[in-house]
Amino acid sequence: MEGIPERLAAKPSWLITQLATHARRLSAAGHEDARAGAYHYRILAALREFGAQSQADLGRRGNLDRSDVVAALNELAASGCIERTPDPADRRRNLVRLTDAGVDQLHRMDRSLDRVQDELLGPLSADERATLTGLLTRLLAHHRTS
Amino acid sequence: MEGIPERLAAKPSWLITQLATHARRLSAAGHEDARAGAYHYRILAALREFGAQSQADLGRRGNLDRSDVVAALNELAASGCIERTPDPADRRRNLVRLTDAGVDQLHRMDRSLDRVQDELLGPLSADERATLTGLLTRLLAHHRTS
DNA sequence: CTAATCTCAGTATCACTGACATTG
DNA sequence: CCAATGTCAGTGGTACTGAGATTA
Repeated sequence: MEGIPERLAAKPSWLITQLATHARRLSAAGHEDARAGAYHYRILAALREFGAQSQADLGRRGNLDRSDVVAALNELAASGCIERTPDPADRRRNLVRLTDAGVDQLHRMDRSLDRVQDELLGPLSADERATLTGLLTRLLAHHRTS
Repeated sequence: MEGIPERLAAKPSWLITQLATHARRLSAAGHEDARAGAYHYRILAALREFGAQSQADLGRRGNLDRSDVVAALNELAASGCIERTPDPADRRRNLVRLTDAGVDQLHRMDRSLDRVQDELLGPLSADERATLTGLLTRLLAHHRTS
């Protein structure tokens, strides 16, 4: 009796959303840590690569809504991963800075997520993984600019 | 200043979850109808292809939790898309049947979702779309059985 | 005056958990 | 007794909206 309805199986949007669910489950199983959701990782990654910056920039780079940035930063600050200081050059902004604890946390999540990629891509060869990543990257770029 | 952090861009799990968000946005823009979420479509599709069946079967085929099946069926029944009757052969079960209105609703959503696929896969050629669908299908099959 | 930033409160969808009563 | 089914109440993560206050 195992059978996915054809209408679903034939729709890439369905395949993608289902796989996204599996990806999130694997990621969640990876950390088991509160304050270690996807929002937190995106913020830590943007801070690591682009240095101290405003919350608005963090949102743009990690594709997060401003209000979600606020909540995630509150939690990251509570666990000592980041520090917020008013930007003297533009007093509307907070300058968000990564602490040493934040770098550690980022590296822990990175290792965990590397294992997730391997489980997620399970049966695919290295070539197929590259092909898939390339196609997905093109699609995402298309939707981010349009 | 437009740049996605490399750590994110290199992770297929990130690409997939981001694309899933775009897919859901396109789908939501497509129908504008309450009682027309993804859960409803999955249920209608399973009913159309496998005929009248129990709620548990609907959940297995559409990959839905039983409790979510209950809620979605309540809404589908309220809009006249399905009918629930006790199964005389097994009185634990409800036999769920698609109505004419349900068939209409399924076709409406189908047309809308076909357009969504086209927007979602935007820049890809027909060959590339087939490649992508094939890879995603293999991945999903792997995770559904493991 | 307009626009950007930060914050807060609230909403919606999807996915899941735990419990319970009924029936096989 | 055990397993499956349907129902209900509740949680959590992700994404978004609308509003307000401050500052450029």
